[in-house]
Amino acid sequence: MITSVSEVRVRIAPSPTGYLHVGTARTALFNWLFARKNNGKFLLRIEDTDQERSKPEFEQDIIEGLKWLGLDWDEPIVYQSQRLDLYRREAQRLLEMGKAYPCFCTPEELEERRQAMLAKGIAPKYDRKCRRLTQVERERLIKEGRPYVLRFAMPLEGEVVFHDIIRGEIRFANRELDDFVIVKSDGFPTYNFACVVDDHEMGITHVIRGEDHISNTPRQLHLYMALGYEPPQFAHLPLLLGSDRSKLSKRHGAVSLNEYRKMGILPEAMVNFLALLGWYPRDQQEIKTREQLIAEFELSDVKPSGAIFDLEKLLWMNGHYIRQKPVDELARMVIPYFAQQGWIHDPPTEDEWSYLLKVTPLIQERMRTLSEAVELAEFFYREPEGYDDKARSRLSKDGVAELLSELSNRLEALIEFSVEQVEETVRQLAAERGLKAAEVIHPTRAAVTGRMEGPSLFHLMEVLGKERCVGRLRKAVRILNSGSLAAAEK
RNA sequence: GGCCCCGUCGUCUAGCCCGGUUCAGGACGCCGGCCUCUCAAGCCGGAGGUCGCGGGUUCAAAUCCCGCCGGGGCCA
Repeated sequence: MITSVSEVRVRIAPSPTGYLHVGTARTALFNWLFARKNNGKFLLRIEDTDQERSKPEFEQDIIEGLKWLGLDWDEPIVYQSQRLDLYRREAQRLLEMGKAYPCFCTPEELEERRQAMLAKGIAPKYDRKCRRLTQVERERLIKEGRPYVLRFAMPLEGEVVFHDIIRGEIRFANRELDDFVIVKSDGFPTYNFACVVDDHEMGITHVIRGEDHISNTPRQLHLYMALGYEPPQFAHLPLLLGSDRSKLSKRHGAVSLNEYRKMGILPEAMVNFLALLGWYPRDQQEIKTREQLIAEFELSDVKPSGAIFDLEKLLWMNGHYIRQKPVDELARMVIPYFAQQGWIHDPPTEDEWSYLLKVTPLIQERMRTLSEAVELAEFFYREPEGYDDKARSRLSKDGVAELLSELSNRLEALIEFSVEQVEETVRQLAAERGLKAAEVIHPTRAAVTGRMEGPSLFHLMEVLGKERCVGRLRKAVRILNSGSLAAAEK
């Protein structure tokens, strides 16, 4: 329980060795929610000590992704690569206290002994050879210029116990832990070491991270104790899983947040969806605003079992948020997608914008993502290339050519090409011919849009305008009369 | 292989701590109906879980205890 009077401080600590993963985004979200809920601070630390794999573009992606989600951090970003002195100083302290020691074993030697242990069926751990070196021997080897790493001198007996906010008590026997490396031969700290030093130095009170870090926790706890730091509380979030229940990765589909952004997922939908992966509101109401999420979030209510990332549900939720959008706002969001098709400019001209404002409400309730707008709005911007299967079969019925021809004439004669006038004309024609309105509407839709599903016919025709509607109807008539419908496949 | 975590409808989950009020509730998806010019949206309804398995405790267990199995993670 959080009874401490000190301020809550949490952090997200991604390494810029890849694009922002949705799992990292979820971890960031939970940290952020926890911080906001408790009036604490949410911090960002970039773990860029891996010189080889860290890339500025990944760092950019991470920063932009977090901003996009609205997960704002409260203090300047901390870069591990800029605090090497700090790690060196703390490592030196451990060395002087005898809680760390230099190890001169070469990778080859280590590998050889590991194989030997494996062959004997023993769990392969460092055999602590260099821990038994005398001070004199160590100094001699260092003076010889032999490369070495620094290892933590793990207690040989006893156990570490910690209380995980989500899982309760977790314990590890010290004998299972080995003398792990804290400083590599190039002088860079290892993950576990830098993480502990930083979390302490940054005043982190709660470490909220993925379940895959549980086995790092006992090592880190030993570091806290050895360095004389007060350990934070831990909460290990359930992993995000793919459909086969293994850790979510590229082979399961899109995993970087950016892919979802490009797809046209709204940040509020992503936040809402991610919040529900492992946590559930007490009132069982799933659609929540950011403010509600903050108010209702409870770390201790997080479920410990892994959660499959269900794209279908995300799409549903995104559709929900899209439908909530004011039309002009949605229209604005769709601009880049249409511009990419070459349909409009970005920013759009005045005419393009007013047309877009008429198109948008007609596709709004059918969209699940912004990118789907392209498919849904295509016939508003381009003459249908042909007709899909259903449309062709509807057009091929007897009398359709004559019917559409007559309709096109009557529509052409309209002074005011409005929803009401068009509807009136269509129904009138149907009535005169003793047809049901649908029998005129369906082929008309096929001729005008090339398909059988879409927005209300009369509304869509008004937006399209007289000229285009009449033109498309007559084109269909020509195709039907020339008997080339079969070739007009989409 | 060692250690650790997890196990309620296909999926996200409520309920489990404080055993009975639950012939296990909600959401996504699926199926059907209504609406309707189609699709969608919306509304209404339905199918779907022997609560991983086995034993025990108890008048009573998804809920407590023990064992097992399965899945996953980390280290290798």
